[in-house]
Amino acid sequence: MKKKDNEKIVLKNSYDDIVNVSLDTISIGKQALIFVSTKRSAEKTAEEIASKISFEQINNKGKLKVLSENILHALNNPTKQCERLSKIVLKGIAFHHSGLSNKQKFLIEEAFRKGDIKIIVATPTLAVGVDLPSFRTIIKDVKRFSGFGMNFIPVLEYLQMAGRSGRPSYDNYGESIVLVKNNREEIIERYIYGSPESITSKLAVEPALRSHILGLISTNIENSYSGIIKFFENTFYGYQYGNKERLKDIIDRILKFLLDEGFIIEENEEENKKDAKNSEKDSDEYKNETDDDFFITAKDIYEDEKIKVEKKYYSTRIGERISQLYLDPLTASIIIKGLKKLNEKIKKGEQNIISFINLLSYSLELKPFPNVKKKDYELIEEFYFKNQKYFIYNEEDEMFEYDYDFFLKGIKLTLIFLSWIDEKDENYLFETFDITPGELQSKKEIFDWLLYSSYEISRILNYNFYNKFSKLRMMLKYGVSEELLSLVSIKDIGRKRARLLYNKGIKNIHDIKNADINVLKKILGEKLAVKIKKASTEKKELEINLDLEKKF
DNA sequence: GGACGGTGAAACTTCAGGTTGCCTC
DNA sequence: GAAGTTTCACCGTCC
Repeated sequence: MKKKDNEKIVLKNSYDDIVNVSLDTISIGKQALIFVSTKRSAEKTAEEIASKISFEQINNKGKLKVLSENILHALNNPTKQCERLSKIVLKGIAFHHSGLSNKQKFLIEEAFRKGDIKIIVATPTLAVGVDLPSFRTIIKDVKRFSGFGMNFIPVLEYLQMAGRSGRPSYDNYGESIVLVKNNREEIIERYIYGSPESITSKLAVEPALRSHILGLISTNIENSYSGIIKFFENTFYGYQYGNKERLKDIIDRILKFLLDEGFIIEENEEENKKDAKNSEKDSDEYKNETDDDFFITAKDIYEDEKIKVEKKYYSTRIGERISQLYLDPLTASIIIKGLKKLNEKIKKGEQNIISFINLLSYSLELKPFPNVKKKDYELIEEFYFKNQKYFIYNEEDEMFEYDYDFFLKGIKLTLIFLSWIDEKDENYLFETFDITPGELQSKKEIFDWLLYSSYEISRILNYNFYNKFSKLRMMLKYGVSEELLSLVSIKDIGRKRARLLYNKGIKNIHDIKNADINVLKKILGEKLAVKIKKASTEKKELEINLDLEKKF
């Protein structure tokens, strides 16, 4: 490429420049990554580029057709998003963002690596760490919405994106192109000549510090107060914080929180317990002590006083488990309070499956929460008012005092999970709640972890309903209601086949065992029927005690 | 005259991402 | 703040 040509591309000021640069990149036999600021824009831009490429000009049609098919059928039922992506992939163009399923993301990255896909239009998903044969990075937006209007993206992020191109394993050099409408000089100054922002320690975020302090204590790496302080003083966080007193204040606050919640205990308490046990023995020993010995003991007491100032901490059983589960202690504390509420509801007979889901729907681990859009209001509020008594959290809760939107977001999540285990079609979920396959997948994974954590916490706290959480996990995993759990435990039976069988009166493993093979063949087809019959006889009993008889 | 379709301006809506965290058959 | 989508008024065409 001659320098002149490059400048011509960079200086053009119309939206079509994206298309122009992309086509130019393809024509010189190279590949490009285009970064935009929103998912919607990624899809639209990719389609725009693809529309200017004729399928006839493409020489690897065969490979792209296969790829396109794979992308279309990456999910059980292709969504509109799948259709859009599979269509443009035929032209060697793709979009890439968090809304795609993992499989689709993987397929696209692989195809780009092999050179079949020429252009990927991405949100910052691809900005960090990937090693792809991209010759050009084209940045369409240097500003991004951040709650308070549009802000410039950090220089660090610009550098990360630019750094995706000209990877040593593929090229000798790469090009980074920023498309600007105005403020050209300002952008050059900021990103080309500007220096990157300084790096800040991630430990400075309190959830992280909370987890790490509990972790240090529960693994007995540091138990003494001074040891904990010293540990953090020696981290990059401590170095950056500088102000030791302030660091101490924060650690004090967190220790107090962990103590108040019963996740750790102070040594004094521990010692007192030991003292109580040993008191009898000790008093016997005292009888034989000489005056001298007594004097030494007094000195010891003085030493003890010193140790008391140097407090020591130990984790409780629940604290240790929380740390092992990698739960933010604050989340754990919220879960514990929620469990208490749930227990009261159960006593009053005001619980159902909604209560169990709602209990966890506000966990910060689920961030970012799905947006509640205008059209959602009616559906969400109706659902809430209809089932109000089953909710663990209601609108008067102080948690929502200044944030009604947060309240609605949690209900929306509750409703999404409920619909999923109510066997609603995936496409129904995507369209009704405006979520993407990728988002649903990641929310399900996190929720599964939270359910397991709740199972563990409620078991330790002796709540007799703890098994319900593992049951709910299975329901969430397969997207089925309670009645299908026995059936889906057999390999090759998912939510759809289970429902087919159930509706024909075959309701569990035993029914399959006893069923006439011809009946099964009619429902599932010949091969599958044989396979499943065999699996049902080999399967002992449902291993996990799911309380299948007891309903929520 | 009314139905229909095309066009463009105005109004409205919405906005990135993910490291690992647990257990088990 | 701005891109993308939806809505709506307006106009021309056709039957």
